[in-house]
Amino acid sequence: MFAKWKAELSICPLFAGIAPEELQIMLACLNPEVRRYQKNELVTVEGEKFLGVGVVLAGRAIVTKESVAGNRVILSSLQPGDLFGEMVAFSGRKGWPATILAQQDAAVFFLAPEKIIGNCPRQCGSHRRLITNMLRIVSQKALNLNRKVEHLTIKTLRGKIAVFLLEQAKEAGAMTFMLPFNRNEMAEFLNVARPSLSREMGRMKAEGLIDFHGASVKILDAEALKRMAE
Amino acid sequence: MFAKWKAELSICPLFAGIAPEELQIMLACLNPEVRRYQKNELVTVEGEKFLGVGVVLAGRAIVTKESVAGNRVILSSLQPGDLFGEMVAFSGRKGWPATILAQQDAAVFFLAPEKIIGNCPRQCGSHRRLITNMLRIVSQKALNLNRKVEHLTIKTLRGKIAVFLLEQAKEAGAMTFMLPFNRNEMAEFLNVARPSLSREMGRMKAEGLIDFHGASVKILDAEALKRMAE
DNA sequence: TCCTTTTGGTAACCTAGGTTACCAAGCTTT
DNA sequence: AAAGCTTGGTAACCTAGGTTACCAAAAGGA
Repeated sequence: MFAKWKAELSICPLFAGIAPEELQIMLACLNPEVRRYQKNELVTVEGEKFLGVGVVLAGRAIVTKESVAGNRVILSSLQPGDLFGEMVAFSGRKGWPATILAQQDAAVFFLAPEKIIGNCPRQCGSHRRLITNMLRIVSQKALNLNRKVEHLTIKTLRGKIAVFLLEQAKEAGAMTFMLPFNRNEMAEFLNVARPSLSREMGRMKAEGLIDFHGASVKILDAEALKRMAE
Repeated sequence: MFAKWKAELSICPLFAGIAPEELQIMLACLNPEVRRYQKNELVTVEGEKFLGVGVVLAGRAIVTKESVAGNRVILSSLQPGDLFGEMVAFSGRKGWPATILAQQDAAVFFLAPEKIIGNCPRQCGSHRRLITNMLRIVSQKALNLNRKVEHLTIKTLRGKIAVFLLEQAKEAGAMTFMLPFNRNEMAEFLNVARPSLSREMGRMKAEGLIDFHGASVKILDAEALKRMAE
């Protein structure tokens, strides 16, 4: 039944490390609920009863949320193999945190949380792998959000840039590295205005703190950057 | 062996919903490693090999981290029943994300991730409950961090206040409610300066948008606040 | 009851950084 | 090769909001 979506399922992080044959057997056991949607149909409605972790099998959808201002905001898009609802599945919340809209005819399955955790007749490695995957996915989300909070709480523009560059240097293990973002993306990540980012990086260059050509950056005065990062 | 810490363990969220007798049996099975520390001894060292999810059994400790500036920052404090290391346990990371320092003589146990997930001889409800608890804890952290990111990415001070107050009203189910923070805490949560927060709330009051006396707040013009929250 | 501390509000001052518009260089498409 | 688009940098302008210092009211402790 799920064999037709073999390729899509194999790239879903929830099923990472599970052999295709094993996956088919496990899904037959777990028996997730497949639902189909036509273009522009609602897959989930914010606040309505949560059905389970969702996996997109076919088609495309967008995740939207209503801001407190009453505007609908697009948070992300989903394509085959993508997961959704994983952060709320075990959180104790009962309703969907966002509204998902099919942008093409789509197929999705929903895997109830208690099925992920539950006792299946075969206590196989695959089931344990499913649980481990679930934990890894949510943990990595939490760590990424934690890092984002750390960046966002820095008060000054120069402080944000300094911390970001020092972090990149640490990860690269060198004082010369390639930025993983273009300017627009870097500005968005740091939650600052692109022209302001440009201006400040230019000033830092003029002061001999850094040098850069496009995405290539070299830290010239790490100690000074560290002082700014405080 | 763990009976002496019965009270501490019963308040640990990792063991929520597990009967004390069941817990003792399960711990005998899981066999976490208990370690004792003297005051000022290091419980964990940032970057060093992760041993497992930690639970404080006795004593107190502080969680610290070295900023990119090289300063040691206190992130939080730990007391009996508190959990630590839960976000990295299943994330794939190998090292401790922070340094923990005992502030009193302390006892801690470490529960290896594979033991939480692993096949114990008794596939009991308690073990499944442990896994569910783990998922709930990490999920709730992720959701809290997500909320914090949402607040921090708002650009203007007035926007931050508007969103915060609209959110409080929604949770209270009324346009009059008590703030859950004092001014200092609210300023810290919104990452703004306390006098600025005070000034702006005063202006919003003068403009007839809200009314407040201390922690008691009443929204007078929700539509205007919604426009500001965009 | 009195003293101390905490909390919340205010004002003056100043600059950090957002906004807007524009432009050149580089890249992509026709 | 030329046209169109994206990216990165710049400058002028302006105000939002941080900082500092201070103070009154309220709360807590002796």
